[in-house]
Amino acid sequence: MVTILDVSRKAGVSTATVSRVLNHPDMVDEKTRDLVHVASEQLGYRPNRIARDLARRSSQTIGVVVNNFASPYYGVMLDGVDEALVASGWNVIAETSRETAAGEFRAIQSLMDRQCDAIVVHANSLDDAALAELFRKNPKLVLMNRLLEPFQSRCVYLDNELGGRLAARHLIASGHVDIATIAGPETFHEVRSRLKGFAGALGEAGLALPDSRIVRADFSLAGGRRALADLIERQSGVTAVFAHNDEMAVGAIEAAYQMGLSVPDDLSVIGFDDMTIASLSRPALTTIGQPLRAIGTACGRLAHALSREADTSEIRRVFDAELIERETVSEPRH
Amino acid sequence: MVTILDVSRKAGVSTATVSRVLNHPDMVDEKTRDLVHVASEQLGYRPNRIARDLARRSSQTIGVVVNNFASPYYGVMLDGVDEALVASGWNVIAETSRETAAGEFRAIQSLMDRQCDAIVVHANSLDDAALAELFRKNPKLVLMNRLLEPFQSRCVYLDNELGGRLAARHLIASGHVDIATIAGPETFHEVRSRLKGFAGALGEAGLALPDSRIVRADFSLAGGRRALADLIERQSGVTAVFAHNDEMAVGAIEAAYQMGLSVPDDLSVIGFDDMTIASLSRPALTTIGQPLRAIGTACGRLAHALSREADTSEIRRVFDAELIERETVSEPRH
DNA sequence: AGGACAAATGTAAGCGCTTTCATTTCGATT
DNA sequence: AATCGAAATGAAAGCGCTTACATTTGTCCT
Repeated sequence: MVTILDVSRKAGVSTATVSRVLNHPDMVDEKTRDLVHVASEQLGYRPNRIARDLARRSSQTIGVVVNNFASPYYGVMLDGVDEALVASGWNVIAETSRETAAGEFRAIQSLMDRQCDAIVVHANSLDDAALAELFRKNPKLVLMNRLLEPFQSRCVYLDNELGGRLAARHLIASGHVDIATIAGPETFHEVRSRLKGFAGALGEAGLALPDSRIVRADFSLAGGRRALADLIERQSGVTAVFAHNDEMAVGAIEAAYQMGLSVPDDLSVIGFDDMTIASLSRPALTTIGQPLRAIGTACGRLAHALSREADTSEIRRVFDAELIERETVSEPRH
Repeated sequence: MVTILDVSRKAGVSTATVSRVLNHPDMVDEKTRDLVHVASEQLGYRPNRIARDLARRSSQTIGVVVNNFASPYYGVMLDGVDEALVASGWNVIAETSRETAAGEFRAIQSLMDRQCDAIVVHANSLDDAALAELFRKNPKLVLMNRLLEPFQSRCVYLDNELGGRLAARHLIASGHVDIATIAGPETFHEVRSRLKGFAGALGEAGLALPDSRIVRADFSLAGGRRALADLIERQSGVTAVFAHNDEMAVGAIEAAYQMGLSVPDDLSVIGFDDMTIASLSRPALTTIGQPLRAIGTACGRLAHALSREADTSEIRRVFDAELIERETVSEPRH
């Protein structure tokens, strides 16, 4: 391995000078600068980043923890973070939590051990208390797509209540009255918010959302299928369903077909997330979109600012959900 | 920051001893071991990984370069690599190339600068010559899902020819004779292999694949749509189409519908990859599956072995494509 | 010519660890 | 009790950089 010492010898200068032409070129005379460039070129010198980071006590990298890499949900946000940082020459390194609280904790620790200058974490297994503890201890943590009240300034998230409200209003505007929802697990804060907004908007329209019209599933296709079957069996008369993600919505549509119901004629369905599946399934799914990439870049920018102790006031924290109309909602038959 | 020195002082031992209890616990007496554990516990000591890596001249991490994070195609492979390494305590750090040759080069360099012990790269912009150059210089490089002849032992890839053959045989077995293909860009080696296998199998059945029945598209949905429209316009009589990925296949199906053709009754379609979209689109797409996760884990294991100069002979390099029958292929009408 | 000041460079300490080598400690053996 | 070898520990060098500080060189005045 060719080191800075080799270059300095070949160029006939001190290592300090070599280091300077790399990091503060304006501090050194043009002639010696050329000398160094030539030498380092000839030797094929590449600075050892580990050594540099140790000496600088900063790594110029942002860590990111996500549940997994396979789901585009995280992938898009990751790409967003990356996009926000690539221009500044900073790097992002990502680690997966494998969807457990222990994993989330471990990943954060590992990223801290690596001396990341800031860390963006998507956590939905760790509870508020544990998360708050971590955020208190480490001021360079950013929470991705989740709100942790006491550390609001370090959270970037979707307005899930708005999302729920939009879904409800669209269904109401289309003339529906008998409305149900396939919600995600109660442990997810997003789920609680979406439900709140949804129920709220129904209430404003004089419509109730009794517990019997809230059915839980696990965000999977199969879960959506089961949920809809349950719902139709128990609650006849339902003409519209709001599912908390697109997969469950598609599952619900499949189940509806199997039960002889046609979508949207007999049953309107609205999803959440606007992942690729929403635009590709047939009929194309009406859904609530969330700007995942933008959320990612905001996290990246926030983390970057935090790590340099720069001003963060200009960075957007709350993003709006948006109704994406496609083909699965229509007026109810009667 | 609490360092190893702090711990050593608190425990009343030397830093060497603290280091030993962390890395070679059996070398130190049980009593002093406890002493150190208690001290490091009380101080909340966390070893600085950067410093450790510098001293060890090894980072115990594998770098991975992929086109982007957003596509599950790469995400699944990444997850595979991660899965292969997590058990051994090694980490993976990933970087994106942003789909350019320059980006691929830059990402590899960056990962090398970070002293990754081995690097797994998915490259489809860099050409064979450039890649060979890199592989010659760096013996710790592994090529993911691509074959580079002179460095076969460091490549893990799908048998794309087999994939093409399977597609052709399935179509032939279903009774088709007028067969066309929507291929990816010629620059992709996968594309060339798939085409080779496809044409070969047709040939064996006495069927030809004239250039007029090969249409190129860019792996996108829209590209698939356009390609099919072209094809039908120019080549009447085609009853079956093999698309080089699922997105183009779905695009083709959409275009077919728009032209009043029904799938599979008027036109059979077979895709490639078996991504989520294949199972979710309606009608569900018949396709050629590739074991992306397994390919990823094989890359991870190979990289790990390479970095330790361990035996790699047991690691699988070539993976078989597999026919996944769903609903878009049937016998031709006549 | 001499001095003051800025610009350019070098010296060396230090970042937080690991590891070699030397030293000490401790049973076991005579 | 003396001796020996193995086990446990410590001292210190070193990993490849950066940077504070000291030194040298060059420029411009008077």
